[in-house]
Amino acid sequence: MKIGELGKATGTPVETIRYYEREGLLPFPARTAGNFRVYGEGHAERLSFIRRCRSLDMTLDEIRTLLRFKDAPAENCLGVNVLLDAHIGHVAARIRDLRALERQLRNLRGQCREAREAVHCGILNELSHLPEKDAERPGSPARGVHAGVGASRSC
Amino acid sequence: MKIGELGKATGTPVETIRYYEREGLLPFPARTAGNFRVYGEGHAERLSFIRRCRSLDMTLDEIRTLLRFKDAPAENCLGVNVLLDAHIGHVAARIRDLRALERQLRNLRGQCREAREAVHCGILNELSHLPEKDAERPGSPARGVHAGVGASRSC
DNA sequence: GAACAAGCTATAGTGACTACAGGGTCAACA
DNA sequence: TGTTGACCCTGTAGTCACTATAGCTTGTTC
Repeated sequence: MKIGELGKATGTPVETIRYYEREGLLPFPARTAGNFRVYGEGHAERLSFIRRCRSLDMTLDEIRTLLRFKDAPAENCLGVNVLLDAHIGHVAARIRDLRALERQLRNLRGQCREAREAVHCGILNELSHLPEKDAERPGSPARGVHAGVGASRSC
Repeated sequence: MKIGELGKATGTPVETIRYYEREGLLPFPARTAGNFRVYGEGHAERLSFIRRCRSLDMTLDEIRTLLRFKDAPAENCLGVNVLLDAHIGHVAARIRDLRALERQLRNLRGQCREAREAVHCGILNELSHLPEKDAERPGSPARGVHAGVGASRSC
């Protein structure tokens, strides 16, 4: 199967498949005479595993670790449990952070009930004059699901 | 005040201050004869505003919008309210996504109660063989607080 | 005058892709 | 046989909000 078929079979853009290959998550496939990649069932299964882990928001590094366990079936799987527990902890912490953030934002939103001149807007004034107090310092913003709040945006 | 003092006064690394200047969030400051940046109270206030917004996890683009309102005090502030409502909506949606993710992860974790050979690990098996079903497709992972789950990590 | 802190510019790296540019391969059809 | 068009290839740059480094200059203190 060629890369486009593999992409369709697993719901993965072809650029992403090539990216996983570069990152060492997928083994180098065979090539046709014309230099096209050729994949088998093993590749499809491995890619599905990766995508399933990504849908659970694991990092590529975490997935690399899980793949090592998959590639060593006789080994003890304790590390898998440990990794997953840590991942769950990160997600839970992130939810707590975001809930605190939501409370702060709703409180701020309450400062301006109706539209008026910007100079009298309760929101802008609060953002201008209140101390940052217990808000987490943006100098070291916690990022990503694993830790905090700030992150890259696509929207 | 020089850049280091401004950084201390606002809890901002100096590289970040220079970055905000490049991004057009902070106006170009005056310079000493030796080419050092010199800041006044206005700069400190503006930077504090920016940092407060960042601690509420707004993007630099959102902050740019708010700064435009601050710079036009006579304008109607409706746009501020709209922006904040949208931001709150993004955060709330992200919390919902993460809670669903946490449920999925805890369910997965339940598949392997004790450590054993990786080949019999319920977690690895579930990740290998179950359909991705209703999990959000990683082909278009929602990123950042504003939308979803995947994000850059610093940990 | 020498040491040292703090400043300067420019550039590259982070994570996990995504989006080109500029080409090559291959099957189908006129 | 020629050509269209879908697909494939490599390589590079862009995303976001910083962060870190290299290699230099300025300013203060001893």
